[in-house]
Amino acid sequence: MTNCNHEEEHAFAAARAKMNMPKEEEIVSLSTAFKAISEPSRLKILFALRQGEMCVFHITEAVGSTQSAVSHQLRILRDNHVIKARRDGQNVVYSLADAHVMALLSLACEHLNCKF
Amino acid sequence: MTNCNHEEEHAFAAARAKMNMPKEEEIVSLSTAFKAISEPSRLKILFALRQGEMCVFHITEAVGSTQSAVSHQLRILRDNHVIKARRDGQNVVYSLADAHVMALLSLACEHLNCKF
DNA sequence: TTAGTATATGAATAAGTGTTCATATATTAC
DNA sequence: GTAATATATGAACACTTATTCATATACTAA
Repeated sequence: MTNCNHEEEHAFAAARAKMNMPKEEEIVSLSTAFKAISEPSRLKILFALRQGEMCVFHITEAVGSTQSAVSHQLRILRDNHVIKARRDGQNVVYSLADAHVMALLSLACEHLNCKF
Repeated sequence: MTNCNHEEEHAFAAARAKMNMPKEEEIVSLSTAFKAISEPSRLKILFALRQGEMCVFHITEAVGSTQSAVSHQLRILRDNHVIKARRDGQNVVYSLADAHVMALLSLACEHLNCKF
């Protein structure tokens, strides 16, 4: 037992929370999705792709990194359905997967009072 | 130079991307904010607090973890302004910082086609 | 086919981070 | 003051992960 001053309300909230808690598997999916966009190197790629689709070479240029590092990060973003790719000749052209992605970034910016 | 099939458009997009790229410091802020909500243990706490404010004891019960682990995670969420705390007697009562937090979770769920 | 360019990837190393354990602080009751 | 309860925190270990380097694959042109 506990000495919580709000035993009643908190215990009810805790019980509801337990009942409505997403399954471990769903929590992990959400976690994985957020982690995919949480890394500075990957955030830069997303902000770059906000300007339109781009091939790896130009993404690398836009974010100021190396081809290998960018390619590794693109893989992670792609695996998590944050971006999509299509091959066009020698190039692979990347773009944001859907509108949710930029909406998420916008919300986060709003929360931080940042202007992007 | 490059052999990109879309040299013109991509080069323009890359140039715009460079111009509009948030500063390193802003990217890091965003990254830190997303990382704060990216961990399964912390996501569970947020889903728990969706049911209403709770003290540490009940949060621990709701997420099924240990007092110490929860306290460490609460610290991270609090430092990142994802949740807020107020002391009430022996207890410290936590709640979501603002509506942005649940909006972010909802958007992410939507992106993943999950029902929470 | 060969040469050249674009992109991807495996392995290794280095940096970051979550949990546990022990302990410290804060508040209340006596 | 002491005891009991609630919460916080520092250190250590285990685990994850981003980058680098070397190399592999894919496509084009000749």
